[in-house]
Amino acid sequence: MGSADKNRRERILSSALECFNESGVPATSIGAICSRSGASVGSVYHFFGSKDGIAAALYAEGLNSNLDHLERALETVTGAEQGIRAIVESLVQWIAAHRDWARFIYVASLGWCADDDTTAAVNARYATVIGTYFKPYLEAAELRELPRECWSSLVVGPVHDYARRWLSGQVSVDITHHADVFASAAWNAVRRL
Amino acid sequence: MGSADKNRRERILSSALECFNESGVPATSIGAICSRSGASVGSVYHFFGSKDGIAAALYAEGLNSNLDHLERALETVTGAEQGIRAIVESLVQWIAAHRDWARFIYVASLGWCADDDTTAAVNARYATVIGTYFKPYLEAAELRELPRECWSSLVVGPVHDYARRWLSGQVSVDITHHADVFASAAWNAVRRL
DNA sequence: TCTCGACTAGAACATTATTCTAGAACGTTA
DNA sequence: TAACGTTCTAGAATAATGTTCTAGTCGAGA
Repeated sequence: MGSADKNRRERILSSALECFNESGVPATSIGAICSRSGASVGSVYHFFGSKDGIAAALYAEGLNSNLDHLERALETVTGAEQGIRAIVESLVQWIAAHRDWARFIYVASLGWCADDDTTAAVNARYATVIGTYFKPYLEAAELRELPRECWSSLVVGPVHDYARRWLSGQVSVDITHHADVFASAAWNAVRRL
Repeated sequence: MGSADKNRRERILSSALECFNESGVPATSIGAICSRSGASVGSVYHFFGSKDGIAAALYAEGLNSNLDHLERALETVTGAEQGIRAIVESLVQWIAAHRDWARFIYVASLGWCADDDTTAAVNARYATVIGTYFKPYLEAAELRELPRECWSSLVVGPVHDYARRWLSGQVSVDITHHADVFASAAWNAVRRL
């Protein structure tokens, strides 16, 4: 068969993403993914091994895309405040630029994508990227003394929360309209007074 | 059969909660819930109609329990700052006092419990309870002018985020240790400067 | 005792995730 | 070119499991 198919694997992933967002993961059947993507059951299982495998791939690739975006954003700034603002704003931008992907990650995937090695790896990468950037500012005491583990919740928690509500339709105002509100609040929450 | 059974319905709910938290919703079969609860397939379907029905019931009852707790907490305080702190602290308390329930709501249920009427009703109740309490303080301009829809994300977003990480094992420090950090941050985020 | 509704049980059924077997496409090497 | 192995595709066969159905049991009230 093959032919103009860019890549069967990518086709399956994007079709699955559409299905998952339309009906939720449990309600989309392998058959639905096959007919939308034009792939056969065999191909799907060849690439992903299971339905959860498709969801896990979407999840992991999404987080990595998100983190790539953050990494690039941090390269363009310096200073504690600029760093915090870059974290929040790049997150908002990524969410708005990849709504379907974000909707899947924030709304549809939880409870599905078990915290496997891939997830752990991404989390570790987040910690490294952010830790490296902020180390000097922490040492220079430009940031408030807070329990380590609260930090990320204070900075990105509100964005995560708003994104979840926005992407699931509970709130209608585009998240990008509030980028500055969230960035300012984040800086305000962690800066030394 | 019946006998010392307190209530078959409650048994099914609590067994399902255990199963869902151990293996995730998709991976727990009706059969597993039956054997753990001692109920038959017929009983399960008599009470809940479907597997999603069980999850939806757990979700809705959890949110309502949470909201009851909040409502009681708000009755004991006055003032804008005390109100904000009560929201955050009662949420933290509820999460810590009902870890399994909270774990299900935060980690396992999303993407499963479609936003049905019940969820909408609970959200409306939240809005009413909080709106009623804060109306006078908003009018008295004790609170910062912020977009309406950002409000709740700024106040409880960090707690939600931390709860999700804590309940899924990504972070080990008990959320109650940080109740004050989150309460102070919330007040700091919305108070007039 | 009779009746009716709430509840229970488990077999039968339908759907759907997954496995299996066979073969096509395609690069690699002789 | 021809042989060969790997990757990929296809769809039927299988297995697992969510859901429905029928036949009851139990308990309260007339």
